[in-house]
Amino acid sequence: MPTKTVPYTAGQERIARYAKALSHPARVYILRFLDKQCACYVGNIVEELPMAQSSVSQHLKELKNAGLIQGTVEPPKVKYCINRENWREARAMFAAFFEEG
Amino acid sequence: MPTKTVPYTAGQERIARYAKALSHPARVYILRFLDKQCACYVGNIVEELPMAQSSVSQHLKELKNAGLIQGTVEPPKVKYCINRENWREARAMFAAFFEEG
DNA sequence: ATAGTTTATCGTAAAAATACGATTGTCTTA
DNA sequence: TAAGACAATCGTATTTTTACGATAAACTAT
Repeated sequence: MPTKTVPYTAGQERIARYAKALSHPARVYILRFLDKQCACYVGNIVEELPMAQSSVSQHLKELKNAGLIQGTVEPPKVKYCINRENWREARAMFAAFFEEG
Repeated sequence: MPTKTVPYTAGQERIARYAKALSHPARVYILRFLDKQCACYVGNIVEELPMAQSSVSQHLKELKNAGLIQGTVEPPKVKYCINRENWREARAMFAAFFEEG
């Protein structure tokens, strides 16, 4: 009698969520860029990427929703940086996922 | 004069690819399951997951395409296991990604 | 007030992901 | 040869993702 009711663990849902945030090259690029620069304005990111400003904005939104970045308004600009707390958590989760045998 | 022609690095494309494989809880579950069991048949996985056999097969295909698992036919079954070489590469890439400042 | 700068959001179109049932192909066993 | 077991594939429907241009919102500077 198969279970078939198994939902996933909270940890599995969480790592899938972080993985989804990293599942597009543009978002990997943005995270890497922010990690290097420590922080920067949206315009700097738009300059780097081969896509429209609105598309970049959408990617930033997803990264923010995943908890990996955070933005602060500095009129008339917005500065983004890595959310270090969740960054550490993501690192730990991926490390644990690949380590455990 | 913004570049705008920047494609992503091979490493960025690669990590995005691995992340995409991990971006669904069912696939995280499958990988974790295979990592624990060392190897098992498709039927064992289907038993565990709350979805149709055809859907599980689809997820297995994606994991295989991403290079994270491999299957061997043992009539009338198919046994899957982690592709350790790429598993190690993925671990290294995620570790490097989150480590570098 | 007006004009300019910066970024988010809206509306939309096209593509990809997800899930299902049904079918097919392969191999065993009766 | 026929029947059964297993897993992949097909066809399809629904949802989500991705991208764009246009517009709106927030603030500065003139």
